[in-house]
Amino acid sequence: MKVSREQVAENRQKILCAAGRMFRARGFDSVTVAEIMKDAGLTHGAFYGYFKSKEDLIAQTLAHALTPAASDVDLLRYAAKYLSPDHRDNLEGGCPTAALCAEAFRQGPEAKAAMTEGLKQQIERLAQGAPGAKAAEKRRNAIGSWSAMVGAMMLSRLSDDPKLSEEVLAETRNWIRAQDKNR
Amino acid sequence: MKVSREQVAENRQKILCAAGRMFRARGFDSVTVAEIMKDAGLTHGAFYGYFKSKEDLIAQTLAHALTPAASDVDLLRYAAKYLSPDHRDNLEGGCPTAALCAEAFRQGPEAKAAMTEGLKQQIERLAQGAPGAKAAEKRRNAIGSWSAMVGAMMLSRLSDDPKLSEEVLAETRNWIRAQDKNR
DNA sequence: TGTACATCAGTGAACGCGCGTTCACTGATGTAC
DNA sequence: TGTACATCAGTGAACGCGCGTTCACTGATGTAC
Repeated sequence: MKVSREQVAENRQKILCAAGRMFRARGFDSVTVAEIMKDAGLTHGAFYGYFKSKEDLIAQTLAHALTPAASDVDLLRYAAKYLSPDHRDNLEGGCPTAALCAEAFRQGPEAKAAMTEGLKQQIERLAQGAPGAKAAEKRRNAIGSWSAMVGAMMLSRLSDDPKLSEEVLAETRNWIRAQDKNR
Repeated sequence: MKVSREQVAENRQKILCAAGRMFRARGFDSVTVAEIMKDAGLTHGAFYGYFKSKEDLIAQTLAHALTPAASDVDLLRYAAKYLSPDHRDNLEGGCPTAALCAEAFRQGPEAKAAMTEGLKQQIERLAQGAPGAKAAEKRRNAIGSWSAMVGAMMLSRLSDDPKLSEEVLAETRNWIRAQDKNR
């Protein structure tokens, strides 16, 4: 049965949000179109009214999930929150880059384009609140810190040893802070 | 037809190497058991004489690929080589952690255990050649630098903009070097 | 050392399941009068 | 404003393909005498 235009827009958001959560938690391949649609409150047949293919959904989900929320953040405060055990354990609500980048760079060109755009925005955003006298220095700090944050999050997640996992988070936090102090 | 014991041992290595290369290049899910066996010069039926399942192969391939080659490396020299465009473009021969960690942490417990063991060894190895007066400082530098290296490699790979990709590599290299100088 | 036989690595056809995708149909929406 | 009809979002059965896994069979290996 046909539904109202507002309902259609709402359903689209629901699908993108469900896909965002499930992809982050379980990766692109192991989540099925039918599961996503069920989570969004629809049946799988309706999917192709919204998206051209699963690949299309992946690209659009990435673009949707990577649109930044708040702006002007302090880099060190951001890093402290990012590199927390809470964030590590919150796969489905956490950073899409850390959850999906290894799979994303093997996806189609649209998905890569969305990731690239997200990366650009994130670097610019972090550079605003980064330490450093000149703009180039701020940008370098943003890039280095962001690499360390994403890397540390992934390493801490793959460790089955909780102590090592915490150590990676804590020492990377300290390391980024030390970098800052020395300037 | 039966083959000799040496042939069996050799075939096993061939399968593990082929799997290592193909998994790094294309991820776990999109590589099929049949493809790996073909690359190793066998047919898919022989697979289950060597491994219990595809999941088993994944865990053993990770353990195989993560056994470190050389020891006592200088951290800065290592970082310079690691963060090069050559390494970025050499997915199938490059670092297994950067290529597979996002997928690995969603795999079974054996795969995670192999990754954790590899991470421990890598941190200890890098700590030996890391700057710092005390052991704790060396270890912190190893962890922070390794996080930054892995993160930067993944970010540079997902960028479809070559300039941004090079910038991430170069600036993370500079950032790690700056961290060193300030001690 | 040579022969006879048991073992077992490898082959390739076949199975079964799950997933992406399609499609004929339904019935609520929204437009035209 | 009310009614009649065209539109089209959603449903659920069905399709087809690919992949992991199994299995009966083959024939070289390696052991026992």
